[in-house]
Amino acid sequence: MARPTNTNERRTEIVRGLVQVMARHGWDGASVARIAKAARLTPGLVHYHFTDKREILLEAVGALEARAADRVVRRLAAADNAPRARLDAFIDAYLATGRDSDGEAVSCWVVIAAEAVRDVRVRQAFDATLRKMAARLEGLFEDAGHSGARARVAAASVVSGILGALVVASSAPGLIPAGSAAASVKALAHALVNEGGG
Amino acid sequence: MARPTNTNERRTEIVRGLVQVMARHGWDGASVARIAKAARLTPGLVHYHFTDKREILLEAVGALEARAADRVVRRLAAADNAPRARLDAFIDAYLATGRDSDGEAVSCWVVIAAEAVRDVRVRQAFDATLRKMAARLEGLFEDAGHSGARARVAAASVVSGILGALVVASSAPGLIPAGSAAASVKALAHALVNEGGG
Amino acid sequence: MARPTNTNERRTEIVRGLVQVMARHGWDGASVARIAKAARLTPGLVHYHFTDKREILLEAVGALEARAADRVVRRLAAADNAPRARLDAFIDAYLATGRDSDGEAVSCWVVIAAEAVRDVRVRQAFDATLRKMAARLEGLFEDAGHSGARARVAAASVVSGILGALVVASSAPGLIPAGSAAASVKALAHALVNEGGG
Amino acid sequence: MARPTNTNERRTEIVRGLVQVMARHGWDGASVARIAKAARLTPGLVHYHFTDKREILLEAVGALEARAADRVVRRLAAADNAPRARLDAFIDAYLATGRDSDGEAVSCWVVIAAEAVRDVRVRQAFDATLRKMAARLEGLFEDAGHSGARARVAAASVVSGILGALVVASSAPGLIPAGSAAASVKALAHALVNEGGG
DNA sequence: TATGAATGAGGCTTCATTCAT
DNA sequence: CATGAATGAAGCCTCATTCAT
Repeated sequence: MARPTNTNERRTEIVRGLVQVMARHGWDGASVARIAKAARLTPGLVHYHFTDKREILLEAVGALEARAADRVVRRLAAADNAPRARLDAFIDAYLATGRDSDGEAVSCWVVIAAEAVRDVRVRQAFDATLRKMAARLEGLFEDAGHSGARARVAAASVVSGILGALVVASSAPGLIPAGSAAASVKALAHALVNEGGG
Repeated sequence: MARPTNTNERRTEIVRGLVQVMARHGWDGASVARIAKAARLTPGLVHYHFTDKREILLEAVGALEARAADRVVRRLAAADNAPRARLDAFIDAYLATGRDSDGEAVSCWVVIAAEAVRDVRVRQAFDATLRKMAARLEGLFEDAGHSGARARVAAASVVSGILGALVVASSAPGLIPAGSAAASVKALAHALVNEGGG
Repeated sequence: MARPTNTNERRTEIVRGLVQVMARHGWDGASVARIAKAARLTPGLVHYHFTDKREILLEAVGALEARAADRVVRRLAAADNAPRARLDAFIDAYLATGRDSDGEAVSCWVVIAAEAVRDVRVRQAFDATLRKMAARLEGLFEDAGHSGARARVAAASVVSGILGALVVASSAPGLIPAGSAAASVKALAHALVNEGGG
Repeated sequence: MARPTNTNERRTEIVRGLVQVMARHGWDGASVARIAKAARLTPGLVHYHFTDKREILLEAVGALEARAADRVVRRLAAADNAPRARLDAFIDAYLATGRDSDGEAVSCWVVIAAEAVRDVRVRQAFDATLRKMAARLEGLFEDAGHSGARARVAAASVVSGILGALVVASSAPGLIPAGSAAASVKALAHALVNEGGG
C-alpha cells in the first residue's frame, strides 16, 4: 500500500514556478527559494524532485516547447487551409499578444538563449527545440510547394525571424510597437512562400 | 603636482574585460573577480572606476555598439554603391564570421538581451542601441527609394532579423550552419528592397 | 513528517551572541562572523534566522529591556515598601555592579544609543524602551505621592540620569569610582521624591 | 624659502569634517572619503596629515571640548554672579538648543562614548574630557560654598546628568521634549547647591 | 514525501591605507 | 603639499545544496 507517487505533478509545478520567476527575474534571479515559493513548495522539496537547478531549466525548455506546440496545433486547427494562413498561425502561436498568448514564454526564451551561451547542455536543449520548430515549419513550406532543400532553408529563416521578434518584444519594446513584432515575421514568411513556389 | 587621471583607459580596459568574460560565462558568470583578472586589475580597482557591476554593463552596451558602428563604416566604405550591397555590408558588420568579425559581440548581445528582460536600465540601453541601428538602416532603405514610413518598418524588420541570427549563431548553432546565418537576413533585406521600390 | 521549528531558540542565541560581542567590540566590531562564533553557529545560519544585522540589533534592544525589566521585578519584590527604597531598587536594576548585575548591558546601551543617532529604526526602538522605563518609574513616583504631571517629569529625569551613569560607567570610568555611579542617580531620585511630596 | 606649513589649518578642517559626518552617520559611517569630502579635500591628503582615522577622532574629542569650553566662558561672562545662574550657564553651554548651540556636538558625544567602549585610547581621551568638565564644575560648586569633597561629588553628578541629557537629546527625543532636556539637569544642580551649603 | 535547519562557498562592495606622480 | 590610483582585507549577504526529522 505504498502511497501513489506524485512526482510528475510536482515536477510540473516546479517547472511552472521556474518559468514564472525566470520571466521576471532572469536565470540568476531565479533562486531555488523563489522557485519553490512560486510553486508553493519548500526549497528542500525542489531538490528532492530535481538534482539540480539546471535540470529544472532543461525540463522547462521542453515544457515551453510543449506549450507552444499546443498553441500551434490549436491555431492550425482553427486556421484557413491556405499556406500563408497556416504560417501566420504558426508565427502567432509564438508571438501573438492577445488572449491565448504566453508573455512568460516570450521572456523565458530570451533568458534561455543567454544561458545556452555558457552551458552546453542548455544549448543542446535549446538547439533541439529550435529544430523541432523548424521541422514543423518545413512541413508547412512543403505544403506550399517548396522542395525539401528550399523548405528547410525557409523554415530556418522563419525560426530565426521569430527569435529576433522575441528578443525585440521582451528586451527592446521601443523598437517595434508591442504586438506588431509578429507582422514583420509574417511578411518574411509570405515573401519566402512567394519566391519559393517556382 | 597632482597626478594625471587615467580613468578613461581603465574604464575601457574593464569594459573589455567584461565583454571577454561575459561572452564565455554569461552575465552571472562574470564576477567582478573574473572581470578584474581579464583586465589584469584588482577587484578593488574595478569599483574605484565603476560604482556598480551594472554600470560596466551599461558602458559595455555602448562600447559594443561603437565597435559595430565602426565595422559598419568600414564595410560601407569598401562596398559597392548598390543599395543591396550596402545592406549586405551592414548585416555582415554584425554577423559575418570571417576576419574583422566579432564573435565576442555576438554572444554578448544575447546575454545583454536577457539581462534587459529583468533590468530596466539595461533595457533602455539595449533599446537605444537597437534604435540607432534601425536609424542607420532606415537611411539605407531610403537610399534604395523607400518612403520614410516604409523605410522605418523595413529597418526594424532587419534589426529584428539580425537579432534572431545572433541568437541562432550563439545559442543554437545546430539550426543553421555557422556563418551562413547572415544569408537569411540578407535575403530578407533584399526582399524588402524589391517590394518597397514602388 | 515535517521538522519542528527551532527558530525562537536560535534567534535568542544569536541575540545573545550579538550582545556579548557588541559589549566588547561595539556595533561595527560586531561582525556577523563574530556574532555567529559567539553563538556557536555558522554565519549563514544567522542570515537564515534574521534578514539583517540590524534586525538582530532591534531584537536585542527588546531583549535587553526584558532582562532589565526582570531584574526590576525581582528587586522590587525584595525591596522595602518605602518609595525611596523602591526607586533605589529600580535604579540598581540598571546600574548595580554586584551579583545579578549586567555589565554587558551597560556597555550595550551606550552602543545602542550611538547607533540610534544614525538609524531611525534603532532610534525608535531605543526611544520606546526608554519610555517603558519612564512609565514604570512614573508609577513609583505616583506611589510616592506625586501628581501625574510631576511624576512624569521626575521619571524622565531619572531615566536621563540612569543613562548618564551608564555612559560614565562604560566609557569614562575615571570620573566616578566604578559601582558608585548609581549613588548619584539615587540622590537625584530622592531629591525628586522630597520635593514632590507636597 | 620653504613654503609655510598649513598643517594646522588642514588638521582643523579635517577634524571639522569628521565631526560633521560623524554627527550624521556615526563612527563607522564616517569613511575617510566622506570626511575628506566634507572638508573639501582628498582622501590621500587626510592620511598625509593624520596617520590614522582614530587619530582624527582623538583630536576631535579635544576640539569638541574646546568648543564647549568656549561657550562656557562666554556664557559665564554673560551670566549673573549667583552660583545657580553660573551653573545654569555651564549646563546650557552643553545642552542649550538655541542660537550658539551645537547640535553636531550633541550627537558626536554620544558616538564618541560608544567608541570609547571598545577603544582604550578613545576612552582615555573621553575620560580626560569629562574630568576637565568636572574640574570646572567643582569650582562653581566651591564658589557656592561646598567643601572640596562635596563639590567633587556634586560636579561628577552634574557631568553624569549632562551626559544623560545628551543621550536623550540625540538618541531618544521622544522621552523629553527637545530643548527641555537641560531643565532637569539644572534642577539637579540646584538641588545639589541647596543641599550642599551646610 | 515533505519540512525546515544548516553549511560553506562565493559574490559584490566598501574602505583604510599606501604610493607614484 | 596634494592628487588620484591602487591594493587587499574584510564585511554583509545570497544561495545551491544537503540532511535530520
